[in-house]
Amino acid sequence: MRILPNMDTQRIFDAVADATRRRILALLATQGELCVCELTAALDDIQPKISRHLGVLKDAGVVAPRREGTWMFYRLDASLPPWTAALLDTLPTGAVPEFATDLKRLKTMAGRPERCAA
Amino acid sequence: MRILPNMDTQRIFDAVADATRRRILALLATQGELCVCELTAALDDIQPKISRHLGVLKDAGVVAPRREGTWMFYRLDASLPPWTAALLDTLPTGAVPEFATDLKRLKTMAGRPERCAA
DNA sequence: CGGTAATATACGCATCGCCGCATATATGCG
DNA sequence: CGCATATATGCGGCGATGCGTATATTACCG
Repeated sequence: MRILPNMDTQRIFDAVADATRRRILALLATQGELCVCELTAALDDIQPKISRHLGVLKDAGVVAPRREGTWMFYRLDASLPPWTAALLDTLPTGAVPEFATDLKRLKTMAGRPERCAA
Repeated sequence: MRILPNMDTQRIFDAVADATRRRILALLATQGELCVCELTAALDDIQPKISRHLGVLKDAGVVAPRREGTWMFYRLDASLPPWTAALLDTLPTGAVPEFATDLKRLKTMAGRPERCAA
């Protein structure tokens, strides 16, 4: 059987249904690319949890990984349906109450890895 | 304990996490006000299912009911947070694949109730 | 090759949400 | 009051999902 366009839709809404994933997406939408340890610090949560949520987002096609040494950088997937742009834009601007705090923790994080390639 | 603004956020995302509810919201966002039997016909589904989803939306503060005789009309709640507007706009325009079909079934529905008050 | 830092996954558990079916409630009418 | 239409709800079952802890993988470095 074929993959219905429905699937994509459902997966994207499942992705944003979780509060932790919304916080991650709000950061990725504004910061462009972040690694697991940065997100762990920003959300002030444990690493396995962040990693598992990133796995969900990756499987849903919402984010894309990029390896750089030991670090795994994640960014929003470039091939998301057009209508998702509006959704993602709303996250930092009202739909994610913790955004300001998360961003602050990210900025003040110690030992943040430097990117090589973009 | 107080009700965090978080709660509203989560409830709204829970509301749109379900495909059936997205179809309902897409219709309400474009048609303004519909009763249970109209939505049942439009989505081509069984009444208890539609009714329960409307109950969820009502409890979440996403829709508001209005009684008119035997009919219960539902509309989008007027006091939704501002950022939800963008979300609701995206539903008919891409995020709800069944929208065109649902709307067609609504338009061709027989014995559609006439509204008295708006 | 040993060690370390970063990330991913396995496991068990608990909870939650949706569904279908049956039934209850409510309103209007004669 | 009794019936018909419209809507809401109770219930059991079931699959999905999130969590914490512990452990496995992967890459770099000396």
